[in-house]
Amino acid sequence: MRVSAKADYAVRAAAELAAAEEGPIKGERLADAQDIPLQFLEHILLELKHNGIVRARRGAKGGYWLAKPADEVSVADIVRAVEGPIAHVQSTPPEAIEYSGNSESLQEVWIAVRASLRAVLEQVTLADLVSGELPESVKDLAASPDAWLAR
Amino acid sequence: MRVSAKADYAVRAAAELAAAEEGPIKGERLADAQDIPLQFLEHILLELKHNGIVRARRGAKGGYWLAKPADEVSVADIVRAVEGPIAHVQSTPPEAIEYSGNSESLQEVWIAVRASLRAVLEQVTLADLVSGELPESVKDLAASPDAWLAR
DNA sequence: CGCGCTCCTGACCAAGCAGGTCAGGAAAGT
DNA sequence: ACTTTCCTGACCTGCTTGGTCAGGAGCGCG
Repeated sequence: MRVSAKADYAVRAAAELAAAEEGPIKGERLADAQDIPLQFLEHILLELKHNGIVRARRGAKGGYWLAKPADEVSVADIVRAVEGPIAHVQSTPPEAIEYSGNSESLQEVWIAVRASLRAVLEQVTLADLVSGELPESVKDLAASPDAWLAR
Repeated sequence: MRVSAKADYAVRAAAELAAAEEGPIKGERLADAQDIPLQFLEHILLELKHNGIVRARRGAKGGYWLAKPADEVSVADIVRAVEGPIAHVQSTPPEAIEYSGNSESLQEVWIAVRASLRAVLEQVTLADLVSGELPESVKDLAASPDAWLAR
């Protein structure tokens, strides 16, 4: 139940792309702006490209840009691109697990976990992220003082 | 963003303990009931014991039992016991991360993610699990047909 | 054309975790 | 004393994390 460095980096780089509206941005500039190891970042950008999140051109004046408008790319899209499916249990999707006896309802719990994750990650777009204007439901979640406490 | 086999096993074993109200239950019976490799399960039970979720006694008539009433043990407690803190980013808690520039709001997003996970995992107790009566908010999440679709 | 720029790709690497198994020791009961 | 059951540490195979390194391939410009 943790967020990998890769996913974190990917979202931050994508946010940087969403913010810069002009032309292709080169990897080095993204790496500098968000303080991400360059060569690692290029691998991540490649994955984003293979998943249709980003496009790229080589050569002088080359670089990366978003394949779609910033308000049509969700954080969930990016996380899935680099980490794979969200909230799988033992590498199988929760809707495909079968429990017996006393833990029959556990499947419903994992489904709810996935749904609640989606409710945040699918809602937030790159446009929201760079504007700082998150959707109401997400703001509400983060607004509670409890949410900021460790456990 | 996935659930490990360990966490899944741990919750299922704990559910089994919650269901059996009489005396200590031996590891082998838990393993059989939930189809979990015995020796692996014993390691997990040990971790649960060290985290005060479970108690144990050895010898004939020995076994494991819950350290607290089933309605005072949440799924979150168990997941934390075996997987560590929930929703950490790069192994640091979301409230401690500092982002700059275009991804300043990302911290708020990760906080919201953690909050939404907690809203499910802290709500559901072992008693809920074995009775099949999940809290309303959790049932609602799992009730949507969308929640059962892969993405 | 050729040259430099930038992406693209695969190989490698150290450390750690996942998902276990194996072997033996230590307490509890009878 | 002996069986039962938990307790513990060592070990194992394979994969993931978080990177680095070296070289190739396409693009634009002079």
